[in-house]
Amino acid sequence: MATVRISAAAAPSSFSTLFTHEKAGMSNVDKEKIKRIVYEMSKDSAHFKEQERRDQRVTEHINACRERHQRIGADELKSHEQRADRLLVELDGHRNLERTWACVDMDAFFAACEALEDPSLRGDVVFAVGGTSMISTASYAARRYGVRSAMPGFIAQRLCREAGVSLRFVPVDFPKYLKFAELARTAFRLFDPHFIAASCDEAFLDLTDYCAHHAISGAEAATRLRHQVLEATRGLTCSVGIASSRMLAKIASDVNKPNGQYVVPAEREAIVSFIGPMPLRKIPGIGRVTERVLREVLGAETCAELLAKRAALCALFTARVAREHLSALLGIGGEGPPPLQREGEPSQKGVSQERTFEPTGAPL
DNA sequence: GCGGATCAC
DNA sequence: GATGGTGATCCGC
Repeated sequence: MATVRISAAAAPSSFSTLFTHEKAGMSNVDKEKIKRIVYEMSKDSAHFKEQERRDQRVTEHINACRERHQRIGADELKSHEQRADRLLVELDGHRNLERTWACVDMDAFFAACEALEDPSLRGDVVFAVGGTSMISTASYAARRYGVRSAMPGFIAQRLCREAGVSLRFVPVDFPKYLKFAELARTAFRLFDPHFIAASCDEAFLDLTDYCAHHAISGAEAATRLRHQVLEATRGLTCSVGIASSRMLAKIASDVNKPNGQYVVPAEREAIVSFIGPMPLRKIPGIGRVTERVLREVLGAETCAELLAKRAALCALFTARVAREHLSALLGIGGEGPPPLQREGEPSQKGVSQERTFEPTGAPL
């Protein structure tokens, strides 16, 4: 058999795209087995080879960054550090802890909608919304076997069969999801009539006025909100993050997913210790590529680690990007009114288009 | 401006 | 047998 040409350096990054991330609740043996099956079924495909080419280009970019990084002199680094520190002081000085934001994220949205309308899908049924070529959303039961959003269905099918279970496919039915999204939104309006619909299954609510008016905490509001969503949709659960900024609320909404909530107290210390240990990928604007750059050039995996490398960060990125990242590392971003149109107001461009997939990351 | 890359969903 | 679709933004040219 012909050997597959994968350099030692390229393999791990390719693997990172192969749905092998975040599998809480699975043993290492399971994870390894899933990784192996996905790899074996993928490695000869055109898609995989294209992915490899992309990874290779990123690797070259990283090597260029590394060279630049190594050429930075001590005095140059020092001046970048001073610039970073001035910026950090300025950003921290403008920290705004006044608003209470919620990020609401529906749990396994498409799958949950299907289960709600089809009793035979309820309980611990291993199924996926989508088909044998592509999966949109996996039921939580299916996720236990490694099935993920944006995974080819035939691979998902194999993963389940290897575990001795069969995977049921349910076709995508967008009108159905829009109907439930609208029901959930009737609940959102009770808390913030101007809520921001980020997508079909995700929204930001400014709970400040609601909390003040009812004299309740953000945590209590989140509990009520989850209850109202459950009621309005007659059965859909969501996860809620509460914080003083939309960025933090979004990250927090993932902490106790599914059907949970998490509050980041509106205090500087609490925010900094919340964000510090977060993997950089959690920061909006840091995607697959930037994550690799930061890890492979600066050796930073978490927010706190990148903060320690702030000088190099400023040296390698444009001022605008560096500022954005530094801001995020302090837990700052999305405190004020959003730049986008809010629900209920006339919008010049239609609100965000439909999406085919849910985010892929939700752990069990 | 335009095209390519990146990101989000 | 088979591996998404679209818009937005930024950057370098």
